[in-house]
Formats: sequence, structure tokens, C-alpha cells
Amino acid sequence: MSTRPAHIVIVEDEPVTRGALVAYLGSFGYRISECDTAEKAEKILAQGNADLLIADINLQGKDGLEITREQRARSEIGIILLSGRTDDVDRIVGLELGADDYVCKPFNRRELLARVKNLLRRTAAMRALTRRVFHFNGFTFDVASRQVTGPAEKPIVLTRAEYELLRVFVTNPGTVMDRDRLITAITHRQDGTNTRTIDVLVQRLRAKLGDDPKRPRIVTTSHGEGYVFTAQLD
Amino acid sequence: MSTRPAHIVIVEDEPVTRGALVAYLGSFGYRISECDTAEKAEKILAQGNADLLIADINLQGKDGLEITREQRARSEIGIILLSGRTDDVDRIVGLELGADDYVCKPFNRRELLARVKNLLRRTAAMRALTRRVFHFNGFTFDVASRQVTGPAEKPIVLTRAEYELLRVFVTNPGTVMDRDRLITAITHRQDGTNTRTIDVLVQRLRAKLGDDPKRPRIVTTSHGEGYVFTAQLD
DNA sequence: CATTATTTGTAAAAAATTGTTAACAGAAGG
DNA sequence: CCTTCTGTTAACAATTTTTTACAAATAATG
Repeated sequence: MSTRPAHIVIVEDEPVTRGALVAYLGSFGYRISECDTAEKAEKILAQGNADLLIADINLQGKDGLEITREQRARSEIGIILLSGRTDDVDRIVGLELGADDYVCKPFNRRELLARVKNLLRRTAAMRALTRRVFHFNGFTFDVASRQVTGPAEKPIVLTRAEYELLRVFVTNPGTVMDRDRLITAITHRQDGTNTRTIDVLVQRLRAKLGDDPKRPRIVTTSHGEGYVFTAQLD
Repeated sequence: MSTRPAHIVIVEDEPVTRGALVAYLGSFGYRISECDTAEKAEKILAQGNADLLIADINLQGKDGLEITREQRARSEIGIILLSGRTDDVDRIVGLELGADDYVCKPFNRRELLARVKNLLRRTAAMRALTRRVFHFNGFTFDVASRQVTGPAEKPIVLTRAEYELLRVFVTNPGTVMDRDRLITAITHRQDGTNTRTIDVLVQRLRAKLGDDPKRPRIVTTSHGEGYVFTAQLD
């Protein structure tokens, strides 16, 4: 659990509203970046260290909806849209584009704060899962380069199928996955392949990770259901 | 990525609204459980496999706000509150208790669906990452890693069914649970399983926890009703 | 209190699922 | 070409779950 204050980006071209937002949220210890256009916001967001975006839906030039669409395509940042109108269509479009919330002006400050808090709680977990390098039980797994190193920097070579298997496990920790799902994740054809292939691959993966099948700590068997990744990601 | 449909619990005592919700969300492939009181909802939620709760804020007896407070204390399930009134105070209280969203009736179905989708995306990541550890009678039970250690750090290996059983017990302390309920929480089968299976599993779980059936301290028999978890959680 | 019926504890067998090894075809790479 | 490695299947051993049977305990009845 990181203790650093969450970073909130506020895009609002109306100075009074923006100032009020910055002052209020800032007083609760959040790190705030403010700007008045989508372009400036995107520069800040591009740094990749923002946790939450609060954007007015009506901006000069590129508006809040466009920012939402673009951000959602590339990141899992929390998004709250602000609007002056109580327009059903705008609201639905915003939400369907992936905005997490939609607040109409004039809004209650306390309400906005509550929504910010709740959303930050959710995104904190999400950020952890969308990273590309995972650490667990002394192992390091770099998804992009497909490299695994064990305790004591020991490099571990995985085959293609073993890599795919570990990737599925690591990106779905704590979720029991049946063999069919694992099969389709490893080989793209659905039919024909014997599900027992998974058992053999799990066994080999366990062997390379030093996981005892009798008492597994990383890949656990869920009898009658499938397998689960049970190591703690940190 | 996710294959299993999300499980949504709907608590609403107005039959028309509830029916509409169930039909609409159900048509998008979600698994829906519906009920009309907080008590019934809690029974369903206690199984621990729900992803999202949609609750009317005005219910007979225990209302949506109380459910929110109780659920948020023990789980990270997504919560959307429904209300007939556009009352700022209610809304803020609900959000500050940890509800993720607050929708006023009459609501737009598409809007609700969008909010449901967005919230499920967030909770999916969260569920996997939150780590719950229970302590009782010198035992430590880590739900995520499925690991149990007894007094003196002694590791105890549970099978899948024993683990599921202990998980249900520990998340419902002091509640008598009948065999049918325990069966549905444990088995992966579709068809009816003999309820006596539970007795055998309880016996084996007791044995591994060193609990004397004649004088049980952890899993107590409730003659004619079922079993109760009676150890003190600390 | 004794008797009866019901429910639970226990052990052991049966059924289902998984672990493990080995073998083999095809791909990859010299 | 050959060699090595990978994915797959099959066979058998080991484990887990479920059923079955019966003894023990509990509740109900007169």
C-alpha cells in the first residue's frame, strides 16, 4: 500500500469553478494539477503518474468526451466528468465511453469528494494489475520481454506455452480458471486440444518456479474447477 | 478477458422496478440474484461470490444505507444505490459510506448499464488484490493464498472443498448454515449432491483444525439445522 | 424414564479428478 | 540432413470428492 498522495488532474476552463475545485480537493492533501484545455491536460496525463481526471465536458476545442475516449483507450485512470447541463444524452455517452462518474453543476463539494475517494480506492487496485512487470515470491516476471528471474537473480527460461500460462495466471490472480479457459489463452484454437495438456504444462511451470504440487504457493489446484494463482503480488 | 459472467445482486421491494432491472441486466448476460429485503440480500452476499450490489435505499426494515455500511466493512463489492428521491443528504451519506454510485429513480436503463459496466471493470481488479486474513484460536487463515497455519506456525494443508468450507464459515461467523447452503458454496457440480457430503467434510476439517467433535470450539453442530462457526475471530 | 425416530459421527469403498512419467509427432535451428 | 526442443496425448499412480453403511448421539413421544 503506497502512502503517497493521489494525483488528480482537473481540466476546467471556467476559472471560478476550477479554483474552487483545486482549493477544496487540495485541502484534503491530494496533489492537484490544473489546466484549462484538453491539450494541456493530455501533456500532464502523458507523464503517466496521474490517478484521477476531473474534466469539464464543455471545453473549447477538444472536449471532455474526447479526452475520455482517448484516455480510456490507453489507460485505466479514473475519470469524472463535470457538466453544466443535466442532459441525459451527454451523461450516457460519457459513461458509455468509460467515464466512471458524471457530476452536474452546481455540484455539492462533499459529494464530489466522496466520489473522488471511492473512485481512487478502486483505481489503486486496478493500477497494480495493469502493470507489465510482476513481482511475487521473489520472482520477477516481465511480460513484455517474457523474462523471468527467480530468487538470487537466477534466470528462468520459459517455453512459449509456459509463458502464456504464467501471463494468464498473473493477470488474473485469485481467480479460478478452468482448463478450457487456459487452453484458449495458450493456443488459439478451441476444439481438439485435450484439456489434460494444461495439467502437464502446470506441472512443468511449477517445477520451474520451484512450487511443490503437494503444497503449492504459486499455482494452486482447485479440484474439479481448474487452477488459481495464489502468490501475493507485490 | 473475463469469461465468467458477473454476479449482480438486486435488492428492491418494488416488484415492477425489480422485474425491469432483472430483465434488462439479465438480457446482457449477467447472472442476477433478486430479493426484496436486506436480510435476504445478506444471505446471498454471504456466499462471497457476488460482484455487484444494486440496492434500493428505501427498504422495509434494514435499508440500503445499512447494507452499504455493513458490506463495505467486510468486502470490496461494488455498490450502486437506487433512490426515489433526489435528496442531497441521502446521496452524500450513501457515497460517504462507500457506495460507488447513487442513481435516482426514474433512471435511464442505458445509464445504469453503463455505470454497472464501468464499476464491474474496477471491482474485478480490486477483488483479486485485496487480501483478507483471519485469526482464530491460534490459527491464521489467508483467504487469497488459501494458506492455513495452526498454532506454532504449523502449516495446515486444506483440500479445495475444505478450504471453501472454512471460507464460508469464517466469513459468516455465528451464523447457522444449513447443509444445502454449504453444499452450494462448496460443490462445483450442477446436479444435486448428497447433503451428507457436508458432514464428512466438516469431520475432516475438524480433524485438521484439531477440533473435538464431542466438544467443538471452532465448527459447532446445530442439531437439525446445520453447522456454525463459533471460534472467536480476532 | 424408556422407547422410538431422527440426526450426526465415522470409517471405508466408490467415483471422479489430478500428478507424473513416458512416448511421439512436428517445429525450430543448426 | 540431423539434433534438440516443444506441445500433445496416453497410461497409470495418487489424491480428492462423494457415496454408502452403520454406530453413536440427540430429540421427541408416551
